[in-house]
Amino acid sequence: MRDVAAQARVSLKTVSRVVNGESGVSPRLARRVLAACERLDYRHNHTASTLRRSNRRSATIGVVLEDVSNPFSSALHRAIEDVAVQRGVLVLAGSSDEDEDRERRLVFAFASRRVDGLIIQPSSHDHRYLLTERKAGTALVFVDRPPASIEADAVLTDNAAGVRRGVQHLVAHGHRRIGYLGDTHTIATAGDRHRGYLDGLANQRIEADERLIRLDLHGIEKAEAATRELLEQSNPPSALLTGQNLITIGAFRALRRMGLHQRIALLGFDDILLADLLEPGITVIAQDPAGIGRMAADVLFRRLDGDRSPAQSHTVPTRMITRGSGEIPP
Amino acid sequence: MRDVAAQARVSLKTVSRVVNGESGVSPRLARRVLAACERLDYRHNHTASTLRRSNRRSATIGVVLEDVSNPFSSALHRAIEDVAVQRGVLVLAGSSDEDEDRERRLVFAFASRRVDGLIIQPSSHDHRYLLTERKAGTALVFVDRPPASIEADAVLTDNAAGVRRGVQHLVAHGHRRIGYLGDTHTIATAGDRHRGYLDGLANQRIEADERLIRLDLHGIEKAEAATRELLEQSNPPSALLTGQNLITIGAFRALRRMGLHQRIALLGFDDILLADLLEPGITVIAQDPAGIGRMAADVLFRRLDGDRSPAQSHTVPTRMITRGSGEIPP
DNA sequence: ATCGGGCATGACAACGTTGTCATAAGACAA
DNA sequence: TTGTCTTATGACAACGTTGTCATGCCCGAT
Repeated sequence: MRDVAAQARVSLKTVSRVVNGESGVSPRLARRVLAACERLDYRHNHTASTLRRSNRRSATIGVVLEDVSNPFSSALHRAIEDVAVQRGVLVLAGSSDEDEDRERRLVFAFASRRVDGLIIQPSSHDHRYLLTERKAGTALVFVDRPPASIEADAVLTDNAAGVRRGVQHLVAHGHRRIGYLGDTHTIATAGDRHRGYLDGLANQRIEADERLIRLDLHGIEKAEAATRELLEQSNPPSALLTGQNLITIGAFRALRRMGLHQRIALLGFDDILLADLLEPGITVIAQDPAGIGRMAADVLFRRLDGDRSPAQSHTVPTRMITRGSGEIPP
Repeated sequence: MRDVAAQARVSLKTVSRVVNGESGVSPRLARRVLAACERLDYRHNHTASTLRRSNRRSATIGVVLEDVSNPFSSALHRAIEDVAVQRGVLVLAGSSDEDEDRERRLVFAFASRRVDGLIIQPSSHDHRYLLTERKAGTALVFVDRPPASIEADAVLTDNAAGVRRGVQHLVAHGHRRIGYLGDTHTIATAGDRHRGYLDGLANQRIEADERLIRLDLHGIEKAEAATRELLEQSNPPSALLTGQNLITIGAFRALRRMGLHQRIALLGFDDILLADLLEPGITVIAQDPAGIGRMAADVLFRRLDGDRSPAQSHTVPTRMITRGSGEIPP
């Protein structure tokens, strides 16, 4: 910048005015400055500018996801990016891998880069460590799972309602013995979905049967094995409700291997790519990751724009997509 | 930092020494400083530090992907992140959407944040605009597609070899009439794969038949329609080779709708999630996005560590995964 | 001719750090 | 005691910007 000022024979401040498009510079000088920028390949240093500017904004936000490469998280990421670019804001992204410690390390690394805001898909179970950051002015929004031990904005899928709706759907197709396969119970969403299943049964005046429920199934293999067990017992379920992506895949694989995929109804929570190409197509209760991400970013930027209203939890509805597997009669 | 210094009754410089773990501070003072940091919730400002430090490193890199939410790109992203975290480096990620202009805007935004390096999955066809950044010391690595009009490190899939191998596989299963469905020809990788197909046929002494080739198919729908056309003509192919993810899906969908999925062989380039659950499972030539990302990050950091050797293009091999569809006889 | 007001421009300090160098205090040898 | 060397600490400037305020100029009104 000093070189540009020298080359254009103006002061530093005038260069600053030109590169920031401030008014009050004569066109003649502005042209000279721009020409010098061009000749010297000048690049504005946004970080130095942030340091000095009064609003102190880095125009960068941090996003902590479970895994940037998993379809749900990366859809969130993309939706957040789309809102951010419109404001000229860049996105730092990181994967926590469901690990509290990684989550915290990422947050601290982001904070030391002075991000304006954080969007967190949380893995940890106590978010009080974030109070300091928020006191420092960092906006904070949780996605997919609620914050623990602190009040903060959150954007969540209505898990329980979605699963209740799924139960209702299966019952409407004649099922009374509906098995449930759920993820690790320490994951908040898994708990919500399990509760939705129980409530859904209660709504339909069906008594829950412990023998039809398997929890803490993390990953395809465990789900596949559990499905097999459920179906091999006496008086097996006529329908299965699976509480997560990979569990649905595991269950489908088990059904296929057992030759039961056209006989046992399957309804999965969370959509699966290519689910419509399978035989039968898999009926799912789809979440809306793009909708969640968009709303989370909207809330974040509203906070950055000065919204001081009390923290709020927003809910994004699910959508049932019927493709065949959920409509198999008992 | 000033407050911490005051509270601990030491100079700014001593605080700096303590928070950076420099030697030469008496344990007594160090304790006092740390206590003050704790009490005042001091957070080191990494950006201000970058401005002043002599190495001028931001410990941040920028990654320009086609779309952070597409499976291939996000697998790249994750692999890059894994290498970066080990060095305490954070990743700014953005989506270019196959748009030259967005790519450039992202690069400039990253550059103005003074990233140490850039990893680019390019959409544009002239990368001379990056010369300025590189002259400024930014490391530069291309992934998935080669740089255009400049010399730079690149990490690429061996597309042509992969497709040649695919042709050979189909021929080995008795096919002579092999159709090819390819993506937009302006995409460098699409061109390479098309060339691999032609070379593969030549290797097997099979004459290419224009009527079996459809190019510029972008997206599932176009691929589905083109597949239908190919198969409805007289003397149709007995096998299809598809040059991209979505094209494979489109082709499979067409085959299914026509009831030909158990009769026409299908071999896709690039793996598909759940391909093993379809009937038949889809045989693919799988790329290794994680391997590409890891290598790209390795190359980038080697450059940042001072490697001044000439720019080099690295090749990551493909892997054939046989699942049934590619082994259907004519 | 004088004055007041608006406009273009620049000088200077400051943002939160760290590199450089100076200095004070203590250790040790002569 | 003096002198030299080592170690801990601090003063100060600088990194690349921008906010604040001062200055000088020109214009029109008196």
